[in-house]
Amino acid sequence: MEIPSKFNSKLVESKWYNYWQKNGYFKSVPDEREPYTIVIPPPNVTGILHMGHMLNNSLQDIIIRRARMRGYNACWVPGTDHASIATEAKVVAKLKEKGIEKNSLSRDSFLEHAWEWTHEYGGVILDQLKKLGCSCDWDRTKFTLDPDMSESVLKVFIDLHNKGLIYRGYRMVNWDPEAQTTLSDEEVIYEEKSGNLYYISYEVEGSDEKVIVATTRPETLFGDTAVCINPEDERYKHLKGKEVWVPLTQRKVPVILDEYVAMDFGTGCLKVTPAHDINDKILGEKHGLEIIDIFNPDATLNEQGLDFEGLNRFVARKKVVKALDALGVLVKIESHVHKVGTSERTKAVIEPRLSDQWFLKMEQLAKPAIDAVLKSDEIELLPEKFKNTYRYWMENIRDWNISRQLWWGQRIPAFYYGSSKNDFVVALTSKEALELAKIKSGNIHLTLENLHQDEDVLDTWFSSWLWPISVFDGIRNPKNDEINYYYPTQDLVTGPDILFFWVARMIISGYEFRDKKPFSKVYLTGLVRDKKGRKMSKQLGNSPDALKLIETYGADAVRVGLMLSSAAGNDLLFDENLCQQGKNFSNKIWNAYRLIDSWEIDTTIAPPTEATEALEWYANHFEKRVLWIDKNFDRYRISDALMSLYKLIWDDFCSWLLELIKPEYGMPIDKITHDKVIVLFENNLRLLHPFMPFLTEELWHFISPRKENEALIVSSWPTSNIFDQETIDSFEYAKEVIVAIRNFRKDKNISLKEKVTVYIINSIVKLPCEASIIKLGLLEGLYYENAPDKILGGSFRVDKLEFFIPTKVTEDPEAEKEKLITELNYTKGFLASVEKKLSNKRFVENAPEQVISLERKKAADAIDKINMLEKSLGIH
RNA sequence: GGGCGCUUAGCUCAGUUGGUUCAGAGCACUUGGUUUACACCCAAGGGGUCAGGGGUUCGAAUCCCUUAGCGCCCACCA
Repeated sequence: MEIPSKFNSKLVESKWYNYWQKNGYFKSVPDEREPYTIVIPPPNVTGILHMGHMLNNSLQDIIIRRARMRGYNACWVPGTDHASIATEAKVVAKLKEKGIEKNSLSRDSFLEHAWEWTHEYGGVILDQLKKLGCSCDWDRTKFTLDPDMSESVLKVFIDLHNKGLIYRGYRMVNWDPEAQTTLSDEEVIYEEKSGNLYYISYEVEGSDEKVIVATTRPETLFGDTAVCINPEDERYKHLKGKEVWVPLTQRKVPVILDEYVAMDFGTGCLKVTPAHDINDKILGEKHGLEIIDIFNPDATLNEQGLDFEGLNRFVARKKVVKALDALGVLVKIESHVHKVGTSERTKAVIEPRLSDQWFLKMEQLAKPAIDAVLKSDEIELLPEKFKNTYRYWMENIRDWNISRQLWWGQRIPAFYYGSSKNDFVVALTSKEALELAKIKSGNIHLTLENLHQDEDVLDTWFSSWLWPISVFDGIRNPKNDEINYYYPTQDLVTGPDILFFWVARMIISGYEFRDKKPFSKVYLTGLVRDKKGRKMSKQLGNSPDALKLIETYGADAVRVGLMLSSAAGNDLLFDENLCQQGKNFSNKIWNAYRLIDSWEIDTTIAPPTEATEALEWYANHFEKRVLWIDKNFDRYRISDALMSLYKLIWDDFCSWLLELIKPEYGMPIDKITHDKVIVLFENNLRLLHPFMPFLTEELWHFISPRKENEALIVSSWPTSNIFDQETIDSFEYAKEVIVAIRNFRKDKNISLKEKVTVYIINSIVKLPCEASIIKLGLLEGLYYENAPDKILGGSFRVDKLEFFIPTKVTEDPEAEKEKLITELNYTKGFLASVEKKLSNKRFVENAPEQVISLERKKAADAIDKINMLEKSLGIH
């Protein structure tokens, strides 16, 4: 088959992807081989592919493809996440566009809409991953709301509840007024915002005195139930036991004393609003204060806000300030920068709010997960610096608020049967719940109608923390063959932003429900930023369209582009030029094969010496590089592995090997050389396949027709790793000589069409790889003798040898002499410093033998070189 | 406020327990090159007081202290 002159990525990509799928190469079933398992970090079901996914999934694909080639039973499990807040928000927004309010729908009909949306857009992202080349076992695709997955989640909830680890509590939680749900602490992002600090005076009951409080949230004064001062504060001590009037209201509140108040902040006088601030809540409990909730769920003021009822909190703030000013109690306004909690998903400002929520006790659960990462090293975090972050969070872990006031998700399996909020039972189905309720209540006449299931759903992460287990059905059927075979998995590749949300919790659940780690290594990628180092965002419009990149450059090129600069844990400054570099590399490999393919084979001729030299060198050099590449893979230094391969193919294979075996134009190649270079080229493709699956598979089949099971994707990773260092060194020296000759040519302006003669002066040592030097140096002849007297030319040195090339353009003898003297002086200085080191007793006593002998060799070499230089200068 | 990390060539980054010329790579750049695989190319080259200062050591990009700048994580000062 004639190979096209250009690599057409579009045609090739779909062709081979279909071929791999058709032949079931991505598929994994348990067998006698060792498993190598990766579970995908499930992307949001309604999400679309962005650069972060590309990076992440390219890495996973590279790892899993290499594992497959190394003979493991490679299994990469794909899937999507229902992402309750994000998806529900999208569905709500879409319904709103159609003029439908969520509140007007029943729970069931809302969920119908949500499922419709999911089916329409769900899985788009998985198809996009296919375009990238991801070799997931698609038959295993999971969705966190699949019935079996949900059942696993509920079972776990029930189990933890029965263990006494789940409790219901009236707590101050993070309320997202936009999504109208609570958030876990991890979902709150603190942003620095500039606001105001308002100074408001409160009248003291029964006196003319006024106290001034400072607050950032004047609108919450309707919820004030005390004013607090520090007991040590001389300014206010006399107010002990007094009361003050809250402006705009007809209420008096007590003055309380507590060390909590900082005397040096604001006025040293604090208004206490227990319903809307966590610290005030604590103060309130301590001092037995009343709690006045002034907000509706959407953070508008309720009837407690009096005239301001119905206004949202920010509008109310402005109006309250105005009213205070009108009353003459607004003393001053200072600008003030402080941190404000915002919702990770909706960006809304979080409102601390008291409500009934479900919590999971974490302290005990976290223990094995702490040990696994910090003590036993059963689980490795890469890069290691994340260990510290992990430790800090895990050792200060707080109870996890797992309930969300949403509909899209697993509904909490708690069923209420009585009027008290503690009259509930936890069960998988309402039928089971009824039986339990009868027992717990002692009322055998209870019916299903008397039961009411909790309205809340579980936090999405409460389902994804089971992912590595539940995708193999390890919760419902803990002894099934799949979970026993595939679990624990090998690697997890994800971003550090979900280290706590997801990674830590998976480790916790792994030990709790399987008594085993979920994975051995966690590769934490960096964030993909633009080339100016900014985060990619829709607002900035600096996020390239992932699919368009693939179309423009080809999937292989984009993968290479991403990998070239993505060390673990470091942010990646993405520049489209990297994809161009990847494409150039594709082009280079493509043309390398086109060259080999263009040669006519002649079985009657013998291989030329230089071809034999070059092939032997490359074969050895290759094996050495494989060792290095494997080492980098083992350390998860994927970009280093790729760079090493890039140079191996571009420089070593193309620029040296191919140039040396290339027959003269129009001439045929001998069969031995041809066959050998094909084998070497195939080995290159094996190494390259995980990085550039499409291009390599395409070339693999051009080389020769392959039978089934002979596709590159299921071929083997090179493993011989045997090489002869001397062969490599000899050729490396020859390369230096060739470079020196090329330099000489350029220096003297000698055209490449003009062959030159080389004399090796005063030497009896034979050059290694002579034929190669003659070919690439474009030599007419190579003589181990001094040039004939009086012939014009120039000289140069490589290591200890001196070379002479006759040329009409001669160097000024004085300049030549000058050069030699400079070099001589430098070498003498070098020798002196080495000798100084060697004569230092402490050095000789303390340094390892290896280092000392090296220094001795340096000295000896320097002496040789000095001798040579002095000879040339005629000193001896 | 607490903790962690970073600062090496114009850019992005390697540099593995201090010791192979260790001061590197890729890109970019400069110079020369095209009837002969690839200009998405070939050949060659120039770039750095390893952030500043101090210390330990026979020896420091590497270890310690310190200053400056940057980044990340955590935390309830209104």
